[in-house]
Amino acid sequence: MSSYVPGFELPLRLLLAFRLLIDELHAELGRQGHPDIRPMHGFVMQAIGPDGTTAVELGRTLGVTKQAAGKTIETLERIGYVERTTDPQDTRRKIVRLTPYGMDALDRSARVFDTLRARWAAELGEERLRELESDLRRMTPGNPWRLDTPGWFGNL
Amino acid sequence: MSSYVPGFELPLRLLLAFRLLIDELHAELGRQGHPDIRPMHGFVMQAIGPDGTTAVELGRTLGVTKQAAGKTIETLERIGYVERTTDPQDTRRKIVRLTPYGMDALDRSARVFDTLRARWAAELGEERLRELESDLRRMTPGNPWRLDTPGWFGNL
DNA sequence: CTAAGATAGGCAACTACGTTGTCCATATAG
DNA sequence: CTATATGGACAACGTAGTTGCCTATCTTAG
Repeated sequence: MSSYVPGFELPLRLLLAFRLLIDELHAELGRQGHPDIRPMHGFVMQAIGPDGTTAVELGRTLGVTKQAAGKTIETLERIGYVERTTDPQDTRRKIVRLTPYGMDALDRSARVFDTLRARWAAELGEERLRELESDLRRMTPGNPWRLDTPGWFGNL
Repeated sequence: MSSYVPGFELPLRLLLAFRLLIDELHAELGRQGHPDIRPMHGFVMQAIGPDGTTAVELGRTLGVTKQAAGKTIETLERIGYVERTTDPQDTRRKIVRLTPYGMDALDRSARVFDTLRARWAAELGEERLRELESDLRRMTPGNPWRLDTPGWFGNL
């Protein structure tokens, strides 16, 4: 007879593991010249992508209102991670693009995440980690960028 | 040679899986007579426990300031999940206790989480799920209630 | 026994990140 | 050329945090 595992532990551990990875990422990014970046900003910059986007489009991608997306863009612009230019083809649109500083943050994030994953693989073994990832993928189908929440992480 | 798995997928899937479980929990709680409860409230009520606590103590347990804990308690009191009484031994202290309605929410949450875990076990197999839980436990040691963030879920 | 310090709680002002609602400017279609 | 759709911005608000400060009460030292 296998022992009972309470169901509430799973969501708690999932959140704890997420927070752990994100906290380690941002501690490392802080050391690498990006002290002001916030966890959300990384997700937003990923969603902006190399070709740029607009507030409305970004909102749709992330599942928030265009106003919320606009405010986040404003913040990112203020701290130097993105810049806005008016689309010459449609002067209503303002195209948001990553600055070189923003690209740097994104590149470094990807490298740090790879390092953290390698640390997990060293602790659990590559095979077990792949099973873990595969199981999570199975339970959470679809595009990982569309967090679809709304309130990407917070406002629970 | 095994194929490359990008490190950024792991945190994303962890968050997605967490959100999925929490969203399903609250959809079900809504159906069971608790439409106004918010995800955070469940965590806070768990932290309050059957014997009650105080704002300062609750703040320490959850890793937030006493003011933040106080505000949350205020909200929970307003919607009928907790009640406050002054400690006769120390009239500075106000003891926060779950109401029967609050206990009901907590009981139902536990049952729903068990059901959701059973659904995962049916999909992945009990053994794989136990491995997943064990791996997460290994990577996130310590008391799961101490989220230690600060900003329990949000404010990333 | 009183003065000094520690602790509990509350208030105010602020930040971050979301929401609705409203409005204007510009594109596009009939 | 007018009607409609779209992109962006502004205001007001809600929720969940923060810091700083203040008062009341309990505890401890002289």
